[in-house]
Amino acid sequence: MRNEVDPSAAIAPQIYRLLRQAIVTLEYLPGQRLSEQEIGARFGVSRQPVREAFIKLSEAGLVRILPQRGTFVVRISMRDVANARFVREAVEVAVATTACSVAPPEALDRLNELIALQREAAANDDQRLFLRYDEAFHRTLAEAVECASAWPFIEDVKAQMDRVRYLSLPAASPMSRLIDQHAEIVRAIAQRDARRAGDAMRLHLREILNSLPRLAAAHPDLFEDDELPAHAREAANATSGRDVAPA
Amino acid sequence: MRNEVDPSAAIAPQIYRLLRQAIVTLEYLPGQRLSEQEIGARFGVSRQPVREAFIKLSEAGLVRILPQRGTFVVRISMRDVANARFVREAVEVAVATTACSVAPPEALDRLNELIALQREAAANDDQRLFLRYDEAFHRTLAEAVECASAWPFIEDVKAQMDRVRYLSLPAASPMSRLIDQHAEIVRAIAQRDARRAGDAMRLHLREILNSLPRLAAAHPDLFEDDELPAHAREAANATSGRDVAPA
DNA sequence: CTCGCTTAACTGGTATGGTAGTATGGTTAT
DNA sequence: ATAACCATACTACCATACCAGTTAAGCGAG
Repeated sequence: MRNEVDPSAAIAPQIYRLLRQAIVTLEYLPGQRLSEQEIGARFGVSRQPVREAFIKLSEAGLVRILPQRGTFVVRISMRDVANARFVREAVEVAVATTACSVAPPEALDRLNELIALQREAAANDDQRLFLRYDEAFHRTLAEAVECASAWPFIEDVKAQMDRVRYLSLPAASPMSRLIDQHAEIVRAIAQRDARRAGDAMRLHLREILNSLPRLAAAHPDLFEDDELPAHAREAANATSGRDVAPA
Repeated sequence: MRNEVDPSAAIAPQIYRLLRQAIVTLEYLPGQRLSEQEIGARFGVSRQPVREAFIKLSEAGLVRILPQRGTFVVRISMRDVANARFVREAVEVAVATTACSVAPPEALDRLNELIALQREAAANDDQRLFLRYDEAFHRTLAEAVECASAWPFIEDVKAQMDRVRYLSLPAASPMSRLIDQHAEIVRAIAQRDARRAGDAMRLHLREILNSLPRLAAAHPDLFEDDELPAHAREAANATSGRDVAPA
């Protein structure tokens, strides 16, 4: 997070991006206190833009602002992650099924391009790059159904999940598996099979539920002491039989 | 919007609420300029909390901040309204179907209570009160599936649609029809019929598509000069045959 | 040594001042 | 008369100052 800010552009959004990245990549750990003063000094800006960044972070659920006490990185909450996942699944499944009706062929080409780039990143074992292409894939799909203005909402929701993904990087769901799921989604859309496209997206976005409880148990210091809500247990059960590794 | 602010609580969120309400109810018209100075003076607060309110309004898509130029209420965009509606339908249909599995009986009681209150408001022809209970109905349903933390996202998305609803108040979809739809949703959930609950919610949330193009044509000064995205035309077509008034 | 109170050093929230950039209206040159 | 220009009066954004409330440490009494 040593990037300098560009004083010719608006500062507050830059600070927000940098802090969000630092929190999501666990450079800032849960429980850590963030000081407006200190962050401002580090980047050579005043407290005001830092404060505005804090407000956005709190709306994304990454920090908790306690007036007159301090601003703290929140611990990862299985409940919040599951709820974010629920919203994201709802929206992106709708995007995938709608894409079957309205996505132009060029969009499918772009998606296949991104899948090829993902395979390349996987071949080089570059997980960071893979995550970038993964995000681009989902954003491109949203744009394909003319829902570009809906993507910012997904992006806000995603923050909760991204922190878990970075935490699971060393032993994440293998990239090849996720890429195959992407390919299946695009295939279903190309064949205009709405049900299959939705199911494929649903399965894809439920991957995180496989690792979440295990990660929470392995890192009790990083997690809030809460449980999965009922809808997440439902969702996990619905897919648990389908995606076990072959013996 | 003559309410005074409570200086003992945080001011910025109060200003946001007041301005949002004023914009949604068309007290502030599209194109109108909002001045930090003037708003601050009116409520007896400084420019800073007003500025923070402006930022939130711009994230909700209700105003557009042009640096060094001014902040303006945006015209209603059919594209933005339709995209907001798309996201909301996706999330709330998922909420309704999930409710069939996990909603506790008490939640259904509360929903039926709210429906009764809506009927009462309709009997008194109190549209404002009806809209409040309508919002409470949807929020309560979200809480019933332990998605309370997902509601703020729906709320943000809803802002775009709310302005259209207030615009259509004089000749809106009759309240009784909307209430019947609410009742059907609760009945389907009570019978644990997920498909029917989802369909009922979908139909309910597509009501706005019936009036949107007509309103845009009737109020060209309030609307951006754009068109419905493809997914909205799809959605409108899918329901147009089902809900025509009986002959 | 322990408990309770005072006080000083923080915090976030608000107010105010300064700066750079944009629209506008009046003025001047053509 | 018209078009180009410049001064002025805005704007949003950032920096700085101030305030109220919380925390924690230090001191004194028991």
